[in-house]
Amino acid sequence: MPNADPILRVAIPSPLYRSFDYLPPADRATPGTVGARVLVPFGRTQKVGVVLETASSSELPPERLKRAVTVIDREPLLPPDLMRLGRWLADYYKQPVGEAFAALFPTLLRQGQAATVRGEPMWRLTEAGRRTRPETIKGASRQAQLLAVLHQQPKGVTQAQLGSTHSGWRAPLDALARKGLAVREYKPCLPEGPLASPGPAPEPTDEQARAIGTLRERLKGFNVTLVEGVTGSGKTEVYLALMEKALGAGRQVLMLVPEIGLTPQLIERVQKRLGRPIAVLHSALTDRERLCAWSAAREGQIEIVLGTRSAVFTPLARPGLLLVDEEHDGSYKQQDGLRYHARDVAVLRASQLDIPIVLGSATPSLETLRNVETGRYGRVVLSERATGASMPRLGLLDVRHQRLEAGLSGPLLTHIDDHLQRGGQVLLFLNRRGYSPVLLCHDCGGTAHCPRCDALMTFHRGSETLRCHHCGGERPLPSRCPDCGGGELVAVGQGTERLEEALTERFGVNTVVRIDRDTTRRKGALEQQLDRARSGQARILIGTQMLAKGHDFPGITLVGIVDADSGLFAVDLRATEHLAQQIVQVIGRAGRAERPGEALIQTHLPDHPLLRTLLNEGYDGFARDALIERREAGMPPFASQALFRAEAVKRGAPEAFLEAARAVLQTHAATNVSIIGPIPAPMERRAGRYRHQLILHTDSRRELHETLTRSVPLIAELRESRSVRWSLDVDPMELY
DNA sequence: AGCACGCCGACT
DNA sequence: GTCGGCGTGCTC
Repeated sequence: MPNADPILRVAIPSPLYRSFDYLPPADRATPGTVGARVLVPFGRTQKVGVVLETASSSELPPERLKRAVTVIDREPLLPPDLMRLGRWLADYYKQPVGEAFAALFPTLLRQGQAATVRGEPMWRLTEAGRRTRPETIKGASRQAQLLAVLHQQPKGVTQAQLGSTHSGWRAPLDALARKGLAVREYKPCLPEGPLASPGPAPEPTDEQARAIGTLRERLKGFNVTLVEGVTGSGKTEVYLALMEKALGAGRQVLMLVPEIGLTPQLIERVQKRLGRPIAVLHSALTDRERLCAWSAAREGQIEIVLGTRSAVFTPLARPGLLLVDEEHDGSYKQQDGLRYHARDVAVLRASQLDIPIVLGSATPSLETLRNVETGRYGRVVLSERATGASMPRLGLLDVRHQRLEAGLSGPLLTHIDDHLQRGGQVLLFLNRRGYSPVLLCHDCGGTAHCPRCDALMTFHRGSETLRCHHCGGERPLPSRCPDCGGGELVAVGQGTERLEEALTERFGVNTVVRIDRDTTRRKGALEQQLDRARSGQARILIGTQMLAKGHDFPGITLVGIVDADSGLFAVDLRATEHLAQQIVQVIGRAGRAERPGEALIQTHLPDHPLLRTLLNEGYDGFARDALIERREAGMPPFASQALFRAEAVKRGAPEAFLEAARAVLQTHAATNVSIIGPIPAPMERRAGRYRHQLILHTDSRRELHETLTRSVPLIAELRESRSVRWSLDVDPMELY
């Protein structure tokens, strides 16, 4: 007679590359079902896992199977599409299946809490309670005390807050509730129900109307469309028109934006225009709020989800449309744990859901452009600015033989003068914060090295410190050279701080605003600085990449790229792509209003092909050339790569591990996979750890995956892996 | 990853 | 004499 108990095959978060079999819990009422979470004994602890499948038998002898403690979800928590997605993630990124599934959940669900759209339990006063003065409650001092607490918090106090400061609050509050003075309710954690009717749509330009028309026709079944639109061309308006249509058909929309792009302005615009509540998923949410939004989207209670990278895993009851804004943005790539790329996951999800997906960018990634080239993706172009403003005039400033003042050439300073005099604002882009990247002893030539990294420390003048931008290390500025005692320390090279100093000296204190991580660290500081820029109070804006995207400064007529050269020398494959994107994005800040803009790039290499192409043919020309180059060099997107990284405090350990990994890979490698390394990371020592890497390279994605599928579980079990921290990155974005 | 077991140095 | 260092073995 077959055993009546079905076996639960469970994905458990652990670095082990397999699932685990359990018997259903003793409680027959909840046998467990695919997609439900279960609490199971695991080693000496308990873990929350997801039921992958039910089976009639296990490879393990029955006596070794343990019983699950409880089934947490009566019904599947993960819909079938997310079950498929979890398996795909594990398989594609070669991560343990339990880790892949854990990534699908917000923290509280990972910890085993119930899936609910209810917010935190909290207490507040009733109308009667508000009229009752605490001192009128006689003979119940605790009740009086808590009444006073609630009086001070008219919006209510969460139980968590009470628990930390007023232990034993339960009984007195229950008593107050019985008297009708206080009431327990759930803190609202979703945006309030239907807003006012949808706002008016601005009249689209002809180009926008054509784009919307094309895209609306594609709003059926799976397809991918790139919306390639120059800065200011009104991509967002196109998105909104599409969202409107999908919502009108009763479907939900999921929109991904880069971290920096999730601004209050965008949220407000979406909300006003579509007239419906949206769930916004960003890093500042509490765990509870995340859970709430996740559950509401799963139940179909909310129709628009707007979020950063991890929002791609939000379950949708009635999926209709996915959007990925600024699809080229690096923040879509998770750089630890499950190293997924949210854009790629989004495309996969759309295909699994059989719904359309739109990727938007002014500077699309070469991967996406390649997919357009092969016809896998459709493409819609917005080449005109919706405001009617023209794109800025672009020029190179040859700085060879020029005297530079804090890195600024005479001609650039003259242009700054001109634009200021004509009432324009100026943006200077320098992607290097601090005063100078090098502090040099004039007597012995010594420089300040970070003790924990293979890197020089950056001189920060304002705080009188030397800081390492790689590990965050900091030390006070020495007054004399620690090596030779020399008293003359020279700041070599420019950072934004020095640029600010030079410009302040020339144009006056209130004219200049610097926006980088150092000036915006304080809460609210970024908004304050941006206000100074937008209001026109500051006429010259200095900034790092923080300033390059997302923010609008209508008054800017001149953009100066202070230093394009450092990006031209970088070793990384994608460095030039990033430089081109960065330049184009920064340039897009100029001339958004009626006034024509101008953008000037300072360089010592005015004949560099990248700069010439960018100048003459724009980003499209650059991308076309870059794709030709990549094809000839056999590099991505014409090849597939995977990267093993290893690091350890002990020198030699990472290399030894990767050598062992290489041996495993070699015995299992498919024919067309080449293995490069182990080689030291470009910066071998960082934050006190030595780092090596091993690269797999091939034309055949399929063979890469076969090789990895066979090898990775074995590599994870190598003895050498114990003495290092290692990770595998499939489709790495950068080699570091 | 956790967690426990197990065998060698500086401390109340 | 013990507390605790991290090597190594295991997780249905």
